[in-house]
Amino acid sequence: MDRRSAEKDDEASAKERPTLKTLAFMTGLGVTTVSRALKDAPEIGAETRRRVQLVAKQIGYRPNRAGVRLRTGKTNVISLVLNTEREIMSFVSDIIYGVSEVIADTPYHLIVTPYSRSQDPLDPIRYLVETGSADGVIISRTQPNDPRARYMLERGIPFATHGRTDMGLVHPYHDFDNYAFASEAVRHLAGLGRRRLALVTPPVGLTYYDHTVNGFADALSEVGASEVPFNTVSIDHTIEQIRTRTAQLMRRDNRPDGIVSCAAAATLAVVAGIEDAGLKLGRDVDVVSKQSSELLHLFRRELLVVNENFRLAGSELARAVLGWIGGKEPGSLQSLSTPGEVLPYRG
Amino acid sequence: MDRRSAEKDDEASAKERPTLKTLAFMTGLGVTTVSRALKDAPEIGAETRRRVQLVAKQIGYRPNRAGVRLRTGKTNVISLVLNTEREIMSFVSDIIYGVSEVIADTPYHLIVTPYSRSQDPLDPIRYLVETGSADGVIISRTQPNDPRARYMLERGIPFATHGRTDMGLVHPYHDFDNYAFASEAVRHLAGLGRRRLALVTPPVGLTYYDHTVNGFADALSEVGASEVPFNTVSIDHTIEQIRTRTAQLMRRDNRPDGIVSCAAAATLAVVAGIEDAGLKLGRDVDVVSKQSSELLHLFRRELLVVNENFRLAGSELARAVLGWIGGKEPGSLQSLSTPGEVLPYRG
DNA sequence: TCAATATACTGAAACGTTACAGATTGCCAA
DNA sequence: TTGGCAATCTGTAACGTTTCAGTATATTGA
Repeated sequence: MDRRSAEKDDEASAKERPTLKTLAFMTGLGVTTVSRALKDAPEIGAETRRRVQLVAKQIGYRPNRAGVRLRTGKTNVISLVLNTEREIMSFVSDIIYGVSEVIADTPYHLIVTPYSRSQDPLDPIRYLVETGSADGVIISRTQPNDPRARYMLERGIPFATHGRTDMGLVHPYHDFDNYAFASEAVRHLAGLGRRRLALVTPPVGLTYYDHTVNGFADALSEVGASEVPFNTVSIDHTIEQIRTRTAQLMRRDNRPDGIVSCAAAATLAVVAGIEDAGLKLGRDVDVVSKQSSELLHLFRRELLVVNENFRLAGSELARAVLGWIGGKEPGSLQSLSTPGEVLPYRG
Repeated sequence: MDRRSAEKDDEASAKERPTLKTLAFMTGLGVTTVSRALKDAPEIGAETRRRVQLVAKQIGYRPNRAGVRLRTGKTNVISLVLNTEREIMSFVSDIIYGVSEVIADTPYHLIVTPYSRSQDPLDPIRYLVETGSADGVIISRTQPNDPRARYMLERGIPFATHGRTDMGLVHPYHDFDNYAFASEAVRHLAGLGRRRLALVTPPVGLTYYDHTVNGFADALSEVGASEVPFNTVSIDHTIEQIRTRTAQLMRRDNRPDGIVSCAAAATLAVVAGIEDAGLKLGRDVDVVSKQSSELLHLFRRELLVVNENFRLAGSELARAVLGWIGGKEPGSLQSLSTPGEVLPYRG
């Protein structure tokens, strides 16, 4: 009846992982037919298609990734590129979970590609592209003129950036509106009667540094407050550095009476510095801080916070890369997250 | 002279990624020879070996992972399996960096395999093993009788657990000595004159819950202090739950005058609860807490802390898995990290 | 009736690698 | 001289998949 004979690899098929060959043997079809039936190719009969898919489901067939990858070049991998020293801690875990959520019901795997302070940030990108290790890449710590984005754009590899660029090139991104955050923070402090404000900036060189500084400056002149320069620190500095320099700042004559901080960990240090200088939060100075986990209010109830959702960022970034891989227009895969209002302590 | 002719794929070799075939063509050798020369096989002449390796380095040859994987089954992948809801935040980022450090100069990639609360923790493991997606696996949230460890042991796939098991089976692990932590914490509190102690436990069911509880209990009887039961919370509970229940606890007549907490985030909530009840840290009650980043002292200077290094854990776990993959004895790949002393606030 | 065409299927080749089973050479002992 | 053997090297097949170029059968148009 069946002209095909049991082949040596399929005899012991009880234990081995099923392949297209196994399916072909079981259905009495050719591997080509099976392959096409599984991906709903048009030239396969409706009944055959159903039959193959049924058998495949029954025996738990899963395509061999190495086979697909070797043949097609498709890796089914998304790479998240992270700086091992400077990334915000909660950012790492939240963004990973955000990405995971989105790729959970796709064939994609998430690989984490780290690079260290000493390396050129372009190194890991070059590696990924040259070795064809991923179908899509997510990068953070985005710069206005970002060589990584330019490089990937040139090679045509889909990617998404956490944060925007400013190169006149269009690519997917997700960003938090830090201009809005900084300006709202200033307005809120002004509403509390604060007039001399300082800013604990994002890392110099990153795009959102510019956004933040601009939002801060614009709102300052809008409300008629003045800036107390505090350029000696950014949220990339160590806790100790931020703490001691904040204390120095707060001991000066023209110390600020309001501070805007761009990261929760930095805010802890800022508050410690304020108190080192013998001042009291909420009385001598108010602080507005971004946070990604809802912990700052436990720290000092006087703190004013704005929440940034990194998990959402992860999801959006994953959606963006997958969209690009899927053929959507890069320009349609950009999203901006609007900060909620400045939240005082509740209950 | 050379009997091999330029083949169609190698003519435009300027742009394409070099393969063994490219190297074979350039050196005038067969692909087999090239393959073996690159991996220092004994039957290759010393000069040939050097020549091949030189050319390979020059043109930046990198073995195609899909090719290797398809042929040998070796994935060069380590998978880190994480619970997307319950993992400690800093744990995720630190352990990833720890693992990264170790695998940086190996051919291994790190893939993150998440699973959610609703899933059977065995699901992701089954997936990894059935699809042969990784050469080694790292799991956390280890239980005394852990089905995942048993499963992988049965299938013979190398893995390492963060935390020990208690099944009479031997496998690589890295663990923090939570017995020592809890007992040291109790002794320290007793040294401060605290007599009625409560414990904010690890998640029930995990091995280190047992270790912690035992260390706590043993030290209690050693120093002659008593336990104030606080079984309504663990560090897996939400911040809000811990906070309100701590407040309830602290309003009772026989409230504790010392608390041991196993995670920094929980400690924030505990302190908030203490203060909700109108009590003062350091006066009415002392708290010893584990922490993985050095931030708790900024929170309240009265807090007593013990540091746990998750980055180290990541490195150790990676070393353990790689060791097992490399043929070392699983029993020789176990490590225990001893807690440092309880640290009071320093300037 | 015959050719043209659509439908449903198929084998062979290729992706890059490694393992197997030789093949060629030179050297030495007999 | 010859047989044996070590030292080097080589071609082929296979891993599991998709694509290319078909083949066989039924259906249609004239």
